[in-house]
Amino acid sequence: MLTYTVWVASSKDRRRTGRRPGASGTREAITDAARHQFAELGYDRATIRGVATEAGVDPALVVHFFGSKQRLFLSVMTLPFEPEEAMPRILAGRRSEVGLRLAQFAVGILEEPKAQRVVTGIIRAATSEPEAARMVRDLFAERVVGAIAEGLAVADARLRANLVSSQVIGLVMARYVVRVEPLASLPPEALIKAIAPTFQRYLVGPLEAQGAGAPKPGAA
Amino acid sequence: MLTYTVWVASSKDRRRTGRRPGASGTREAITDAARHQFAELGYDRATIRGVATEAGVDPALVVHFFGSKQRLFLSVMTLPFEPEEAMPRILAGRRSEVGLRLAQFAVGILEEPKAQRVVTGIIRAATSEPEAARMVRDLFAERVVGAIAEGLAVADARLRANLVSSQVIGLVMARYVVRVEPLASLPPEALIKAIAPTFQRYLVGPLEAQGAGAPKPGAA
DNA sequence: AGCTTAAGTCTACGTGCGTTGACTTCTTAT
DNA sequence: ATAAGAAGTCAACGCACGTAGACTTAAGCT
Repeated sequence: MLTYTVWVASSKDRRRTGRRPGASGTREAITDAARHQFAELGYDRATIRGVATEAGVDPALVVHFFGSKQRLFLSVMTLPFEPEEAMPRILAGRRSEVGLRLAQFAVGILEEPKAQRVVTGIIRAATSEPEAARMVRDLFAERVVGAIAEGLAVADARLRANLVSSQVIGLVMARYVVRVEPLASLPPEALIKAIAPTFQRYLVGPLEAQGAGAPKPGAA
Repeated sequence: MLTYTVWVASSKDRRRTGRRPGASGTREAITDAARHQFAELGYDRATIRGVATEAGVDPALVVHFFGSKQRLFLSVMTLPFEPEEAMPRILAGRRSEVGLRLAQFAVGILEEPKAQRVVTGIIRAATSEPEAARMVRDLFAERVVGAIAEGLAVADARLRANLVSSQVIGLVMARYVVRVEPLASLPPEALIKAIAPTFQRYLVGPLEAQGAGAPKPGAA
């Protein structure tokens, strides 16, 4: 028979220090709290003390587990997908719908709360912590660029990846950071339809055309 | 005859305190330094002390002039254009080229160093200082939305303004904050051509079409 | 049972920051 | 000539933060 020991803080309880009985799940609590704080407050304003409070824990424990604030950030902000695995899947298939598939993938990922916090946290942190900016640069410039170059056999793969990145970053900023309405509350399906053609042209459409985004038949 | 007194700091000079002789131009130096620091470092990491150092001035003088860090930010980050004046000019004219005109305007503004710092500073600050986020929300959601609704007589004016905003914000982030290549070094003309069709569709194109960004003839 | 290790708290150090108040020097208007 | 005010510096306060170290309690292995 398994027994669960529940830790209840009490003012009468003299033992406040030391290990808590049973499986505490504290590490996960810290992880969740950190993701929440980083996503909501940005890197600088999120504090170890704040994370500890939200997790119901002493600040020193956060350091004990993760070493430092920067290491905490890196440990907690791991992408919920692998670009090297996801991109080829998206780029394969009918070329005329690659933008739609990418839009579905991106918006879909961002609907998942944990993933949303990770992506928002990383992009937000990129504005203050250079290490995070490097992550974004690496992610959007290097990791997806290879996939695009290989998967689409298109010229200007780097630039195309940059353009897609800029729209994704802007979307996250507008929808989850600045929270501008009605975009912030737009249902996923509507959002997908709104941005899919943009991705489509950035990925496989003409980049120098002055026209109104109407590529030659068969080009997109 | 006008005489210019040049202040040269010297270790032999005993008078280090008090007003400096002549017109010092100190206030402008502080303004420039503040814009530079806010744009380069973001709101939180830009410090009054750092601004003062770059301006060659005591930190207390910055406070003396501007009152507080937040007031300094607001005083210094004034838009280099009036949306209420600029947007109608952009939206008027041939409807099929409204996206191009907007792209030319936006990219053109951002080529000017001072304007670039202001816009970058505001967007960057929006990720940490709620007051700055409010500025962005106001600017992109309210001020341009009226112009679009009136100037284009189109449905979903708010959403269209949001979408344009998201691409502008993402562009600034990718090009000036994260600095991802080759986008960061892309010549203005190429950038304009790359994003004009996106603006075009966001402004007057169909938003629900699943197609590849090829609107019905005459619609865009 | 006993020993090692992991989980957890407490206290406190040092740093950098925004901001304040007292003081000094120069400009300007009377 | 002089007084008022603007421009400018200096020193310091108080606060919040990241982090370190000593200590305590529970878990796990032999």
